[in-house]
Amino acid sequence: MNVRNVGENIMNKKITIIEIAEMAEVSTATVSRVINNTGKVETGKKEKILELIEKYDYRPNQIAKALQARKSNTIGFVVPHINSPYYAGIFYETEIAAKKRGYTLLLCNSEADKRLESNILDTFVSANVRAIVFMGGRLDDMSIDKKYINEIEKINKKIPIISCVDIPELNCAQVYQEQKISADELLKHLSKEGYKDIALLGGYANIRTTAKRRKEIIENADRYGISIRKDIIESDYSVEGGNVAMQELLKSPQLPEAIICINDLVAIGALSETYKSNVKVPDDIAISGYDNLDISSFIFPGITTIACDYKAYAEAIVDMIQNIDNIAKNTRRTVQANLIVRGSTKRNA
Amino acid sequence: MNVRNVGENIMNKKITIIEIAEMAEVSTATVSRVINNTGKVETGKKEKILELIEKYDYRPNQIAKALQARKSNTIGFVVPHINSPYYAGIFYETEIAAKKRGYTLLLCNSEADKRLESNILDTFVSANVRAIVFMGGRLDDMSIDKKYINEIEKINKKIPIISCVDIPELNCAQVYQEQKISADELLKHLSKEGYKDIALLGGYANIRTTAKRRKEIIENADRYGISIRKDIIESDYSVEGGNVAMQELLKSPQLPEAIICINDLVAIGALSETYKSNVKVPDDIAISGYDNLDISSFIFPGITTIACDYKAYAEAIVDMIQNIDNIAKNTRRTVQANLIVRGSTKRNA
DNA sequence: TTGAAAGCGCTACCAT
DNA sequence: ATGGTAGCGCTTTCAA
Repeated sequence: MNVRNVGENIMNKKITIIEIAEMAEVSTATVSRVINNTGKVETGKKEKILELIEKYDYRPNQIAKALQARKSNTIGFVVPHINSPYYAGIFYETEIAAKKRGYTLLLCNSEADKRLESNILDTFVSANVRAIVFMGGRLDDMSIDKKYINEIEKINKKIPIISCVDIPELNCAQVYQEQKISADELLKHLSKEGYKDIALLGGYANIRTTAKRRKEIIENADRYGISIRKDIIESDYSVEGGNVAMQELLKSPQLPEAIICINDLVAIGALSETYKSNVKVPDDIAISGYDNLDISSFIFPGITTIACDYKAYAEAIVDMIQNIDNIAKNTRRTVQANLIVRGSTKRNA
Repeated sequence: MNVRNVGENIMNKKITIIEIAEMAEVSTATVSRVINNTGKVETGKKEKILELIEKYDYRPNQIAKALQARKSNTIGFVVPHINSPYYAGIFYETEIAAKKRGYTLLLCNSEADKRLESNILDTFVSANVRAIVFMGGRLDDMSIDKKYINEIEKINKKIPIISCVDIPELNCAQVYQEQKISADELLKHLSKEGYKDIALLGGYANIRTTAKRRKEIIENADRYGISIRKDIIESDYSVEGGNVAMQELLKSPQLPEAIICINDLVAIGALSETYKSNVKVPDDIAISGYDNLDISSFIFPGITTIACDYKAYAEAIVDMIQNIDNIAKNTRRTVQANLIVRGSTKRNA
């Protein structure tokens, strides 16, 4: 039994501009003019139209509008997993910033799956989105080949793509975080606190973002009298990854004085292991992360982290979309990251 | 300088069904038939059309399709904050389940703001979404009035709304978690472990979901010889909320034997405070939460929790949308929650 | 200041 | 099996 279709009257049906026009005894053109504030309309008619719109709760059909305008106000957003707090943080701020400028966001999880990712891009092309924002996934993999680059660039010819990974060989708009200055800040801080023997923990070398973070740390450690251990215990980017990697590290004959984890989740996972093993943070070992998740400041001890400026990141993305038609195709924009020191690396906290 | 528009050729332009038809020397109707597999088409023509589609990377314009079909494959999803892991978890699974059935999801953060929330609903109505899934926000507030109910029900006449909060007086489809059985499980477990003096921590009484959780605990405690403290220290639903509430609780002349936190984030916040104060979990005090966030099983000790079955929840939502035209308007569906015991409440862990 | 009508890309109906 | 065409709801000329 179709309950929904029983007893519908005009109030329940979606009303169109035609009906408003008929009731106001004007043309649809006139109604369109008052809706969009384009062109003059006699006050009396205008009022009547506005009244009708109010009375019947009329909303212009954005689909029809998008069809005729040949462009929509929808932005496609791809992340591997929205339940990963870093991506959720970026998306959250982006949605808020975009909403202010009249955009609505489609969100898809690529699940780091190649085929899925392609399907999503197809979907976004079909949906005629205004732009596609692309985080993680294949993009973040060092091993992407010319074929993949071509696939992306081909789409980019039809629909602007914003990559949130720094890929020099990819010709599309890119927004990503600066790593050099913040790495310096972290090294300087750790050095000042007396941590000189440091290990890196978590992440995979073939992930661009990871490689970049590691590179900046390794290349600049010398200047602060810090030595970075050659062996990096790798792991995925989750708390569990941090657990596993830290269990491994704790087997070392000689613990490092500090560990720089690839992100806050891994840092939290590592921290948890120290509790199990009765290792004291930061006295026995200091721990730092990246991203500055909410939780990082509220657990004990707080996690020192290279913070992502989520708001600035989101603004940069939306701004780029806003101006996409007036900028060079390969425009790059970086967002500043900055160090936040907390108990996990402060001996006299 | 508009770089994007320089040197475009036919490969870069979005191609339409008309062009495919012309090149294949058939009518658009025929092309449409092969695209949608509706009606017979001569094999030769079919192949030629398919070739052309491949060659020019043609994708049907979903906007035009949606306009003519008078319905889209888009679902609107409203949450207060997608960077809250519980909502992110539900959304994540819903997007995956929905994608399998050809839906794409629009996601908006209501930021628990009344005006914003209304705007979002307007946006979704304008966007002609197939259904609107609604979590938290005003919906979850006890104090919603008849006016609000009317607003929602009015929209529900045009577009199916799925409420993820149990609201008896609201006439729309609803999907929410069962609380009774899982409360029983938790009480039974705590009782068996010897925790009889228990306090509730976090949340606000005027939030429906919170009130329901508390009610099921309070009403069933007796049966397990458990006494629930009358005073509930309230807080928001974050780790920080857990910090603040726990600091307050730790001032009590006599600590309870266990605390049931309103969610895992609050539980984690509470746990962190115990580290600061050198209170042992679970020996001095046991801690449990709700939701079963990923992190809850990987910190130390693991957090005992009443787990949300995210996948089942998502399936229920998408299933409801799929069948929305064939079910009664006020259809309710519940998702089973179940207890997961971890170190935070297990004395001999 | 206003309206008639073309057209956005697609599907579905009606002919053939 | 195939094509012509109306029409989805809207905006935007072009005339008046």
